[in-house]
Amino acid sequence: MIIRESAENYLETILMIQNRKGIVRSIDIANELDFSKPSVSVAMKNLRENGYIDMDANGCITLLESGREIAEKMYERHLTLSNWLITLGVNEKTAVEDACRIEHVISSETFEAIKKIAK
Amino acid sequence: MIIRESAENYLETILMIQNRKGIVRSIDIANELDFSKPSVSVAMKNLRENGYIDMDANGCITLLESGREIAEKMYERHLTLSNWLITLGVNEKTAVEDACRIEHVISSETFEAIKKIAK
DNA sequence: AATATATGTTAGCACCGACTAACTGATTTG
DNA sequence: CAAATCAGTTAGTCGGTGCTAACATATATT
Repeated sequence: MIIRESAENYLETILMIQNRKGIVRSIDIANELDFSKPSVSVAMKNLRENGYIDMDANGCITLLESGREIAEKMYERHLTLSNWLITLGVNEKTAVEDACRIEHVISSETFEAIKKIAK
Repeated sequence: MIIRESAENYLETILMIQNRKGIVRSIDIANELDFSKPSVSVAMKNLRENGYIDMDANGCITLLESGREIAEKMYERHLTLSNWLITLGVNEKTAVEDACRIEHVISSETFEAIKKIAK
């Protein structure tokens, strides 16, 4: 399974919800992303079958090593990019939305360069 | 027809080829983007039917007003972003590739903010 | 003139990633 | 306890955007 933007976003969202409320279920992800339950269910099935997440009998989701790596990478990008855009004067809501898209399409090289000037 | 990333990219490519060699045909776009002829043919049909481009009997493509606006917007973003990334030390090839993706996903507000610091 | 090459088109396909409809099973509530 | 609600799943659909196969034409080559 090749991790695409969509999967990166799901993994990042799992991490964010976990940080915020500890427990993550599919329904939380659906609410957070404003997606339907089946969309999330199918996405979780793929992530599960490919070893990125684990789901216990109650539907509680945890990140496995490979999933956590991607989630943390995206989360760091998200925070760095959105904070940086805010310091440039971009409206917070817009900054977050744009960071959410940029984070999935840039190379490591570009991210590191932005991270450096963002400090 | 809602203009999506794909259409933005085709329009921008038409402008770039026009600047470079004057005349633009579908085959030039296919070569430039490394897409198949049918993919470009269908995309041009959509752009034509929605008033973004014109095609004469010889297959020569010109941008109509609405198409030109989008093309120029994307082209400006492309130049600004790629040059800026290069000044940050990003390898030229990577900078161009990343600019190519970022340009389609950011808001005007974010672009203007980056443009300002890029100077 | 016959063939080859270049360009464009149509038709049909595949994948991604969302969606709704409809179902199951567990838990809560009146 | 019966009914409602909540969470998850499966099956099937749809739009976007690329692809190949096959064909139509026009132009160039031999």
